[in-house]
Amino acid sequence: MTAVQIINIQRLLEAAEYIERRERECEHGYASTFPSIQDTNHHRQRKFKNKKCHNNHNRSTHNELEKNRRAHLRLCLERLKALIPLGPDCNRHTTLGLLNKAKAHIKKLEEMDRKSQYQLENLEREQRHLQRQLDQLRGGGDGERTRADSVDSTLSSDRSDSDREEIEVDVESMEFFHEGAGGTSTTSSSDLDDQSSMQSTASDEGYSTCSIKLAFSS
DNA sequence: GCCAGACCAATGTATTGT
DNA sequence: ACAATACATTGGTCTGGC
Repeated sequence: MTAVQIINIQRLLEAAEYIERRERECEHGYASTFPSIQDTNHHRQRKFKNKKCHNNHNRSTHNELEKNRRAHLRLCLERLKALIPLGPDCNRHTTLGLLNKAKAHIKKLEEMDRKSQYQLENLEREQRHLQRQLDQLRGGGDGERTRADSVDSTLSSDRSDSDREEIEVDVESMEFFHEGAGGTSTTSSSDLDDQSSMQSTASDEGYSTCSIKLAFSS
């Protein structure tokens, strides 16, 4: 079989395919369910006519492009799937479910980030305060009495009100943190829901250990 | 203004869980 | 069997580059 014959057969197949498609379109009325005002129909027909010369080539190209687009979409979904925890039913999931899970996961991460940031700030404050105390103990340096005095003074006169507030906040945050890491929580109900779900996923992914490390290393 | 590429909506078909 | 979902095809539209 020569190359020319092969090309001819291909042409015939393409033509047959084209005719078949046109018939199917007529049968199913593709694109006929659009708002079919006559003006728009004419407009469409005119447009269609203009494009008709490219049509055969265009349609297959268009199909290819659309195929690629969908493949890319699938790839992106696969990548997304790899990034989020899917739980036990990871075999069966829908696109919508996947997107919803991704959304929830992002929110969870944002919330954890916020809490970690809060914790970090408190620990830094605490560190500054302890450093100040240490400096005073070193600077005063003449026996037990002054040390006791300095400790007392840091809590009363030397310390500003904001510092005292800091201590209170620190204590609260430490309680909050321990409870958060341990189990029971004193946070709001919405947080409670979030945390309970967070704990379930945290056990899968080691989020809790991560936050503990962060708190103690800083 | 034309063209290519991307997006979208409508529709049909295949697959899969219940 | 049926419903739900994914996937494919197709025509239309929008938009940025030329």
